[in-house]
Amino acid sequence: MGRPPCCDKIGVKKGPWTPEEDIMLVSYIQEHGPGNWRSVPTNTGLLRCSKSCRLRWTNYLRPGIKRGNFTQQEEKMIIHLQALLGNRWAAIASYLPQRTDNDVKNYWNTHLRKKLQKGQNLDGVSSVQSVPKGQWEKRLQTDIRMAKQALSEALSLDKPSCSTDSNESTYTSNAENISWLLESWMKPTPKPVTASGGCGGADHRTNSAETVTHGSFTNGGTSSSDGETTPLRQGLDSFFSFNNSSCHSSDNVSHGSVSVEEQNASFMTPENGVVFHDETKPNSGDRVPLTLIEKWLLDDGLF
DNA sequence: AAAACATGCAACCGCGTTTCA
DNA sequence: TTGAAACGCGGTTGCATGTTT
Repeated sequence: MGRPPCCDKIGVKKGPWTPEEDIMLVSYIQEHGPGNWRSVPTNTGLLRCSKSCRLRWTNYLRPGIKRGNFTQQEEKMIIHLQALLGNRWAAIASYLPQRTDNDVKNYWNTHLRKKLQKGQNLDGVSSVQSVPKGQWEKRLQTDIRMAKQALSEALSLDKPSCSTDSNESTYTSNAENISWLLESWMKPTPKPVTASGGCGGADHRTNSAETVTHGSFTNGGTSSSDGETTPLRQGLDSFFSFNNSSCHSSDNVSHGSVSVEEQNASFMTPENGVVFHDETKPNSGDRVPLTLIEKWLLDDGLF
């Protein structure tokens, strides 16, 4: 019989998301919270399959995502974790707050793998390659054993201690995306997107966080690149940048109206009380306690 | 200036796992 | 307990952009 398609292939739109679609999706999730993706297309009128909606949300629209500009430290983390965990991008990404697995995977494939293939050391800091091979393998085995053990002990207390540097001024993209979307959305008559200029499907990169600047389809003021911010954006930025310093640990405040429980923290915009759930780092079950990794990295002098 | 090639990344696909009736 | 549906993940593709010739 086989697995039926996740959604009706007929009439399902593919390809880059338009700003309008983003807005529809975000506004729906604002109301209902993420989850139950199957019902999203029908309830929103989006001509997308549920998978596509989920992906769009988790990789781009979700609050708390940082895009581009991987720091050296993040690079090293990825390299080490990849050595330890293999291509388990979701697990690796779970150690990099604000990064998605897709992002980590892409970064690995496009940058890090090549670097390592070239035997290029990462800016002189000890990296995987810098450890003599035998020693490294030995160590890897030990670490894997430790990781497995730690795994089996199943970690509930693995609240990530902000391991990434938090000076990220580059925390731009998502807050901007969302804030812009919200801004438009909250207006009685959302500014019609200049589809052709903005995206119109022609250049899907305009959807990407960096370029999104949403200036392309927005009303000037909220452009991300110029550093100018609207009050709303400022609020959201500061709000969404929650975990730059705290790793969203303190956000675990219970927001009564939230129906999606989970361990994830929630967000509420100051303006409208809308609740977002921080799915940034779903608690992956196979997560090694961060302290282990930290210790390891510390051993390597990475910190 | 234009064509060819390389690069980066958003999005899709298929399959494994989890959840739920 | 079981099977179907939903979800999540990793691999891969397609295309826009950047760089080189």
